Amino acid sequence: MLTLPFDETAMRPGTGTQFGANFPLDCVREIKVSKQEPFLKAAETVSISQTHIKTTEDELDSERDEDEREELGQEDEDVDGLPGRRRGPRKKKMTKGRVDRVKIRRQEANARERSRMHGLNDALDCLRKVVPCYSKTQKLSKIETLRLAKNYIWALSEILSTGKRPDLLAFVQALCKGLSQPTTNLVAGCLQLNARNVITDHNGEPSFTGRSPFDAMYPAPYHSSTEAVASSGHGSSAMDSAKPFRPFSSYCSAYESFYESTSPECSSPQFDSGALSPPINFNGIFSLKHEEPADYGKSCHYGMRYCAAVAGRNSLGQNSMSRGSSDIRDIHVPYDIHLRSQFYPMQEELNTPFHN
DNA sequence: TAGGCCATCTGGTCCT
DNA sequence: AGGACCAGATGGCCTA
Repeated sequence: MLTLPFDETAMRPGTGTQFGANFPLDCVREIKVSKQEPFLKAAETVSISQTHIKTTEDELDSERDEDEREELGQEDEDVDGLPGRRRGPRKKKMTKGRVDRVKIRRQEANARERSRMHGLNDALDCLRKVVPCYSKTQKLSKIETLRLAKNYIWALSEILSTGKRPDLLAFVQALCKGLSQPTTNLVAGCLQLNARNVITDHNGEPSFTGRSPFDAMYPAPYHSSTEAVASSGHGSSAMDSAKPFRPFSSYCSAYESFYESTSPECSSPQFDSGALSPPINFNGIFSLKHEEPADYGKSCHYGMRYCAAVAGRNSLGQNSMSRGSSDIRDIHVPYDIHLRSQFYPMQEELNTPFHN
């Protein structure tokens, strides 16, 4: 086994430290350039030692040839004692030059592997930022990020395919499906849901263990709707026991403003007014972002498109998701709308209560 | 202290 | 031949 006894510290940008401390992780594209830094440094080291080795190699070339000639001579004699006959691939003797070259190639491969894994992690970071629960301080693990992303995609697909207003608890349960309990708690906490209501059972399936927070979540107008009652499966008589659930004021209003908007032309003008902030932003329905990447629009344009789609949906103003017009094929989705500049201030304001 | 998570190294395999 | 990708091994860090 080969080890890296020489100059290894220079080759390890992140040994014992978190990767990426020296360059932004805002988006994959930028990272694609900037993340090369440590790799380049490493590569520099490699290339420096490589140039050194190059000369050494040049010097060693003649030596190598001599070695190989030597090997040939040796091996030719070794095979069955019959000079000139060989079986199978010729095994080259590990001369000093070859050992050095192998070491260099191993170092380069290690650097490439690090860079590759960094790219993977950066992509994962991007993913963390577009799934519903994002916290810089409490990062989701890789596996949980992937699971949550899968659940999120599934949940959004359900919303799109059914065209119905999602029951929040069901939505959160869908998000938490298969997640670990800590992550479930985190997601529930982020959404200000009582985590006990989205406890997953031993199979990782979210199980309903308590009263739906629906009653506590939705204000009076919606609270009495049959849909709410039907979807929650519980009457409003339990309001008194809703103490464990936080009031949901900001989230609820945001949720309501999105689903209950009745303004027929409430797309961007509504946002311009600043009176209402869109509850769904480029980051997803329940975005909890702490910060936004400098050029999020570039790296995460899919989310932006989703946002635009939502704006388009909202612009219909009749709340097709909750009012029975479930044929979303009829909805014109202005994919090219860019409301980003209008979103941010209010979006941040909206998300403030969810920051953790 | 055990367990989870992570970064890194490493050798193997596949592809160009 | 060399790079990308993958999975196993290992050690460090953190938390319950």
